[in-house]
Formats: sequence, structure tokens, C-alpha cells
Amino acid sequence: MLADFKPAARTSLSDAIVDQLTGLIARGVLKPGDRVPSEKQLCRQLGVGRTSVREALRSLSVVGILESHAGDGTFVSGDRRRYLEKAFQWGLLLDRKVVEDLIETRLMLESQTAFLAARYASSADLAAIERSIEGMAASTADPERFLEFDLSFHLAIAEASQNSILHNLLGMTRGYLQEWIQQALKAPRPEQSRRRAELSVAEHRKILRAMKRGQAEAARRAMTEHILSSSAALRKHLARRRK
Amino acid sequence: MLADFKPAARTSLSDAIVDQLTGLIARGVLKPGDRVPSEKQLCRQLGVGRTSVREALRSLSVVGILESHAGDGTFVSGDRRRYLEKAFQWGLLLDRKVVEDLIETRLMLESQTAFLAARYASSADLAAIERSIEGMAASTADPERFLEFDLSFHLAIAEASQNSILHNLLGMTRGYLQEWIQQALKAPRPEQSRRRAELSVAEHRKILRAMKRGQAEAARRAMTEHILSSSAALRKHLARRRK
DNA sequence: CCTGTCTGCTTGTCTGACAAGCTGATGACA
DNA sequence: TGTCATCAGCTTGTCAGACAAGCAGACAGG
Repeated sequence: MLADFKPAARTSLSDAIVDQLTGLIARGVLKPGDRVPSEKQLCRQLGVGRTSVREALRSLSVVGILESHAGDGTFVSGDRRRYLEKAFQWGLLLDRKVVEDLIETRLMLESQTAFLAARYASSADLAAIERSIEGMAASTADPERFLEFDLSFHLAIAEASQNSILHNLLGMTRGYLQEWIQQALKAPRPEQSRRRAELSVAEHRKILRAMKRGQAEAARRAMTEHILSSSAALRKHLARRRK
Repeated sequence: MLADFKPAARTSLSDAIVDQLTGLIARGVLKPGDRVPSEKQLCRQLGVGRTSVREALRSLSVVGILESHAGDGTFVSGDRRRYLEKAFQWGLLLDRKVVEDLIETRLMLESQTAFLAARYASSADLAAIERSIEGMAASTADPERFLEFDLSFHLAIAEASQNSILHNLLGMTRGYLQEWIQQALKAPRPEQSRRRAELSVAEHRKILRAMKRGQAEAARRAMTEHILSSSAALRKHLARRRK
């Protein structure tokens, strides 16, 4: 009986407007680059004050989905990069349980994209992947650069999978984890960090070999192993920081 | 020479305030559950109008970092899950959502959550899943209701997996696909649609059986089969519509 | 053809106002 | 003394009006 009551959805006006706008974008009515109706027009159309409209538009601008230019208008953001930038910045606001979930999710995404990439990768894709590995190998002593190449390796694989949704999801999970990975890689003593980096390069090479041969299942397994081994280090680091 | 000019970063006031607030949170000055100074107070402190402060606060509320309660105040959100949910949701917003990519992604997500659910599901979870199946079985003649129960089945499994990110991603991909599924189920002749529904119920039962026994790998396989078979129907429908 | 100016649109910001909701203090009543 | 209604003072939510600043196209003058 008590459970029958609805949450009494006193949702705010600007929330509702945000929902409408995101819905329009999701359904493709508003495409990237498109111009959003002006604030005044939206006021009239929605029957609300300019404040509410503005708060909705600003919210979406802050996260990088819209772009406002004074004197010109508001537009749907052209590239995801802007969004990702903002999102990554806030990645360190996460707590531990969420990080664990992210690792679990990433394991699955990476394994599957590796599988697909082994099937669909073009020779250009493979070359890009190889370049990333060489970059890593050349900078095992510089954690910063190393991580950059590491990231580009995984993104290149995601690209090669030819699935834009997977690519996107992978990029986001990895982006959020990046902060933690950075800490984990920098924290321990240098020689330990270098050993880990070299091991990592070897694992990456193994993945690439499987892909070059087009062995999808082997690529998946190699990637799974790699993620497990690398996130074991991350988990250990997390546990240590907890104390 | 020309390259020396800076982009003339005319950053907006509310953006600056957003940066300040996120900085405070990231550095731990503001901890989850803490109360943010009231709008008026922030106005005075920052020397800006209430509009700008409000836009900053609302933006962070919309992405789930803050929570505002009328008459009470604004607080730093307790669980960061809400933020990640929104973030992923919006990350996909600007993507072109190709049906094939969605199906591929969903296959992976569903299989993996089934695997995890078989491991972690409580008896309450299993009961919820079972109820959904019974609901489906009782409404094979009513596509609308049938789909509703179908959806609740998959979401219940996602819930049982105990991974909020997977749960969320699954809900999203399913949401994007829902329209197509609806069409596919309604379009063909009734008796064919019913046959498909009954087959679907049988597949769902098989998944549940595996989960009850705690056989994670079997649950994953059963789910994979189910998704493949059901999306085959969807693909066929899409192909027919293409012509 | 170039160039300044003007006009009308847009977003950015501020102010003042009111409604609605929470909280704690006050005070009347049993 | 204990209970409860009421009220004042805070909060956020929303609106309306105002002005500045910036963009773009029209248009006239060189």
C-alpha cells in the first residue's frame, strides 16, 4: 500500500527542458552542428521564463553537449571531444565501488573490441596500433608519455572494431580510470614501475600478433589477460590507498 | 607570428564558478553530503549576480554532482553513481546510433550481465526475474505488455549483476533499440508474432534456470543465444523495411 | 571593390520580485 | 509540563525587465 505512492516527481522545470533537449538530440531531430532555437523562442514555445530555458541550455553547455556563442546562437556541439574533455576532468570525483565497476566494465569492453578489431582491422588500423606500441616501448621510463601511448593503443583498437558505440563507451571508461591509473603507475618505486611497463608492452605485442593473424578469439583472450594483469596492479594500489 | 595569438579565452562567469566548485570538491574541501553556501552568500563572496551562481549550481545538479532541495539548501551529492550514469548517457548522445552497432553492443552487455547475475543474484533478484517471465507468458497476445515485461526481465538481471555501470549501459542501449523492437514485433502477422513470443519465453526460462543453479557460464551462453535469435528477427525486419 | 556604419538579432549578466518549501522558535492550550 | 499550531526567517524555484556585448547582413559612401 505504502509502496504504491509515486516518488512525487517534483522535477524542476529546467530538468524537464534538459530532458526534452537531450531527447531531441538522441532521436536525431537535432544533429551536431545544428542551431538550437533562440532562448526567447524557446520561452514562448515552452511557456516558461527565460531563466529556466537558460539554466537548461547552460547545463548542457557546461558538459560540452551544446555550444553557445554570444550574438550568434546556441549549437549542438560538433565533436564529442569537447564533451569528453569535460567529463574526464571530473573523473576523479568517483568513489571506490564505482571504480571497481568501471574496471569490470572495461574488461568486457576491451575484450570484445579486441575480438572485433581482429576481424575488421584494416592494415592502416594495424599500423596505427603498432605505432602506439613502439611509442610505449620507447618511453618506459616516462610514465606520462607511456600512458599516453597506452591510451592511444586502446583507442586505436576500438577504432578498428568499426563499432562507434563501443569505441565511445571504451573511451569514456578508460578516460575515467585514467586518473587512477596515473596514480598507480607513479606511486611505487621507479624500477618497479618500469618492470610493469615492460611487461605491459609485451602483453600489447601479443595482442597485436593475434590481430595481425586475424585470430579473433586469441586476441580476445590476450586482451582479457592484459586487462586482468594491469588492473590487478591498479586494485592493489587502491587497496593500499584505502588504509 | 599569427600563431602567437591566444584564443582570447572569453570564458563565461558561470563556467569559472563551475571550475571553482569542482576544484573544491576534487581537493576534498567539499566532501559528499556537505552543504554548499547558499546562493546569496556565494553572490556576495564572488561578487557576481545570482543568475551566474544559479547557472553554475544548476549545471552541476543536472550532471548529478550537486543536489538542490528547495527551502533547504544545495549539497554535494552522496553517491557518484548518478554522475556516471548521466555522463555515459550523454556521451552517446552525439553519436550516430547505427542499429547494427547497437545490437552488437547489446549482445555483449547482456551476455556479461547474465554471467555476473548468475554469480551474485540474491533470491529476491531471482524472484523478480521470475515474475517478469510469468508476466511475459501471460501476455503473448499483447505485444505492448509483452515488451514491457521483456524489458523488466532484462533490467532485473542487470540489477542482479550488482554493477551499476553495466546496469545503466544496458538500459541505454535497450532504450535506443526499443523503438525498432516494437515495430518488429508488431509488424508481422499476429500468429507469427505469437510464435516468436512463445519461443522467447522459453529462452528466458532457460536463462533463469542457469542462474538459479548458479552456472554463470551457462547463463551467459543462454543469453547469447537468446539475443542472437531475437535480434535475427529484428535484423530480418530491418532488411525488409529497407526495400 | 573596399570600408565604415547602422540595425536587428543573439547570448551574458544583473536586479528585483514573488511563490513554495524547510526549520526552528514562540507561544497557546491541555 | 508536554503537545501542537503558527509564524518568522531562511532556502531554492521561477518570472519579468533591463542593459551590455557581440555577431551578421544591409547599405551607403569612398
